[in-house]
Amino acid sequence: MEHPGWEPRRVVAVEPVLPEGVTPPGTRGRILQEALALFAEAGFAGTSIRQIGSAVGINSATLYAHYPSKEHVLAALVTIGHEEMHARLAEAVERTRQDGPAERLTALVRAHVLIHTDFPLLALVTNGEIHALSPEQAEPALALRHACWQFLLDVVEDGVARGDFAVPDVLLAAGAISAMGVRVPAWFGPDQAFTREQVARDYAEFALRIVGASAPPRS
Amino acid sequence: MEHPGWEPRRVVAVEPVLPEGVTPPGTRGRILQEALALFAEAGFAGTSIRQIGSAVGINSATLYAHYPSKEHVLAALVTIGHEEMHARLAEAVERTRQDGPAERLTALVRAHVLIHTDFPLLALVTNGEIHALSPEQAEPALALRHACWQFLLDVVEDGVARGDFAVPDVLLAAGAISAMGVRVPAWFGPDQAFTREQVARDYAEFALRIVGASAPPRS
DNA sequence: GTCTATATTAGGATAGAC
DNA sequence: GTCTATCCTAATATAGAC
Repeated sequence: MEHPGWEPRRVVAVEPVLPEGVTPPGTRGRILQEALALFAEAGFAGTSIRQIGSAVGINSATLYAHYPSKEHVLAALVTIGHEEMHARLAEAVERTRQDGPAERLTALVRAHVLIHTDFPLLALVTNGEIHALSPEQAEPALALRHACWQFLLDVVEDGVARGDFAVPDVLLAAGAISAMGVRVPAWFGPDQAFTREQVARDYAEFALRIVGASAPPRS
Repeated sequence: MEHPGWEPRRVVAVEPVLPEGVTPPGTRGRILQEALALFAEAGFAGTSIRQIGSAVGINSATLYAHYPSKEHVLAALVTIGHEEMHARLAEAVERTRQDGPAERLTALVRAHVLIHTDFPLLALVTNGEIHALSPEQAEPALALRHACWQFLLDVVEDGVARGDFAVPDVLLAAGAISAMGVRVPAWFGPDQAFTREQVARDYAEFALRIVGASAPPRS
């Protein structure tokens, strides 16, 4: 019961893309990029400092001139991922502040899906390897994560309060909507038939259907 | 944009439950149970053979009297997980073979959700750590996985062909439905407000809404 | 089946030269 | 900033006694 185009690798995407503007210049940035690709494929614990160095083209010891430990490399990636996610969702919330629940939910789900299509490796590492961080290193990211979850919850709750949405349970509905986007990196990639726009449009439609705000024609 | 009750651990559940009847007796079974708990928490690469032995209460060397390698322990778990998943879904498919698409989809989603509520650790390891296996070790499980995916695809396609379902895209709809269940172990656990029945019922309803077969009352 | 002891390799991280 | 060399620990796995 897996996803379209699933294959026996952890990720489909290949290019370790990071958001523009936030990647540090020079070797520091290249370390992040190569670590991202390796962490996404084999996990944090399954990746050695020597592998990262060799992928970057430097000696493993040189890495410590840029980051004090392997964990700090992961922490940098997790921070970037959560900040980009929060920034995009906050923008969607802000842009549709005056609109109704259905428009706001659409914008939020679209943003959520698109960050997973645009940065699949980063999303995977951000969500899946944060547990490898110490509580202190993870805490700021967890705060952003909670804020993102609250964005979604607020919209669904408001839609229900206004009578625009009808769900058996708000938390379960929001969890289902979130799950759709979170799983996107497991199957979305260059060798597959869908465009990012298509996925964003259809998943936004599914979200509306989940909350009972879109009734497609019945036969 | 995470799930209800999410916390900074990889899993919420504690008890490393395995399906009845398939767990080998004695030390072999205890090794599987403890390895399951450890793999779920820290991943395959993040768990050492010494940790497993110490959790079981045996010396790490003794483990090799039962399994030839750490990878074989994981392979046993991945096999159990996929076989249980396939068995439950096949039972749901078989039981509703004479029914319409909506009933069949309901039964399938219910079974999919319930296996994730009943064996959250096993589902997590089965889905998330299979990539750590060699292709030969992973192949039988991948075949079962594909069969499970086909169960879902068949129902959705049949529903569309009969005009009972209306979706913008069959693969994206099936992927969304599958994603809901796959994420359940990330938040479902003993310290949370929902029963397994509640989640199964509501997620089956969401699946029907996704395929356009359930239109809730609008205000 | 289980232990102690150990071989062997790999891993994270540091020291110090250039 | 980058290298070579190295320390130290922990990892998988095996040998052989009981």
